Amino acid sequence: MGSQLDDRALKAPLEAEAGAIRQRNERDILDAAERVFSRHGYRGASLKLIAEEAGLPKSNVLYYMGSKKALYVRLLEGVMERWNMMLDDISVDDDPAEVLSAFIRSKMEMSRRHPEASRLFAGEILQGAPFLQDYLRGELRDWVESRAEVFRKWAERGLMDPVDPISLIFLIWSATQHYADFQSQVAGITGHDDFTDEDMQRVTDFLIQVVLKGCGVVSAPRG
Amino acid sequence: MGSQLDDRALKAPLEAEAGAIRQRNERDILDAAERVFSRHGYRGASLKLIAEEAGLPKSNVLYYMGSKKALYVRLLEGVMERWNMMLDDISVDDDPAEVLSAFIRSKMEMSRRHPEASRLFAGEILQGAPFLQDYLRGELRDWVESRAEVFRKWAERGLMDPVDPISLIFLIWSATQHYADFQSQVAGITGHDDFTDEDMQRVTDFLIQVVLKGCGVVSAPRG
DNA sequence: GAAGAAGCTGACCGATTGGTCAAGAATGAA
DNA sequence: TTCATTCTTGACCAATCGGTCAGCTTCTTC
Repeated sequence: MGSQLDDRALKAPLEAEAGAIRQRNERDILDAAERVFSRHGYRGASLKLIAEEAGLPKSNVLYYMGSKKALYVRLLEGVMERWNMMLDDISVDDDPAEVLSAFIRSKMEMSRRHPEASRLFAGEILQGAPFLQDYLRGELRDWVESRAEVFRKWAERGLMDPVDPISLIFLIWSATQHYADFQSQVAGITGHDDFTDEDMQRVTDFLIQVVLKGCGVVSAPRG
Repeated sequence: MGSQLDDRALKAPLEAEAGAIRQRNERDILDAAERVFSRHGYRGASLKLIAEEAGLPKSNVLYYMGSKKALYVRLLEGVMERWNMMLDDISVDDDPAEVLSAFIRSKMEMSRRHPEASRLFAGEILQGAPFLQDYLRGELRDWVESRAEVFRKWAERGLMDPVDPISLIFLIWSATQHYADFQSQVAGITGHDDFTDEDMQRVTDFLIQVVLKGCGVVSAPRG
């Protein structure tokens, strides 16, 4: 298994904008594939199952996606695109409490609304990130480092404790994604098979409170 | 795929204590299987690979373990046994700061020393816990609930903030297991391919500080 | 409506999967 | 030494895997 995300060799026939039929079928396939891959992992997922889930013959899936690997990579690319849209334009002059609260809220909403995408990503990382290694060591690393720099400056200005910013980011990632990736564990232990929006809101408030207070963030957010 | 952990139908020929040969070979197979299953997931792992990793022919693996499923279940059982030995005898009269610190330290050490076991468990949960559902809704749920009761009483006595205890347990679980389950992500972003003991100690101290302060735990631990 | 492009799919392929089995080799208690 | 138990393993099996392909139908465009 290669370790690159840009395997242009295997590709669907068309590149850019395509006909309505193609657009609809590709959407159906990608939706089905996200569910199946997130539930069974890369090797555990079979094209037959994806095809059945999408309501199409297996050959049709391969017609549009080229190969299993290409389908998986395309899914990952889609997930990563929408991964870190938030927190993209923060600056030293922003309010730490507001920014951190919004970050936690945004990640929790992600876990709530796109648990399959989160689990797809988690499965890829769990297996050693065979396809995402370059992304982790490049793009994502830079993203984290630049945010960490802002956190450090906030600490210098006395707006929060001088905690290690990268550990803080990992803490927020893990605590929020937990509710998507370990959904079955959370459901089993709480007994709430249907983790409601109110449940999620309670957890969000808890995390915001503990993280802000735990890092000594001073001012309170507006809301 | 069934959802029970007690499938006594498939079983290795012998039950209890066994000869030296059997003991050594089973150990080799279980060690190899833990590595392979944690790296590739249940369906992604093949008996051929496990056998090669153990240095035995495939037939021999099946002779000792009966089937792939039985081998996997036996591994999971072993992991769960050693899962929550800690925090087992806490009482309302213990010092919250000490107990929570020890809990975090213990879980971080688990991530450090048995990352494959952690990833094996994570993979099982990620895929909906097909084999562990009963365990989650039974044993583990009771364990969590009884610990939560102690946390609540600490809050009543004013020793910590009245935070939701179950959310707190999830927070500690996720934050600590992150360094085993998402090891490849942590390595990619920090650049430390070899996350040293000192790195781990720094993170442990960070988590203890943030969690204790964030939950308003009053007294400080001895150490 | 002609013609080329795009969409569709059943039949088929070699490789790999988990699992069986029979026959022989090593072991250990009497 | 005997002999039953345990251990070992290559050959083999049906099922499933991802992927190819030829030939068909349906669309689009002029």
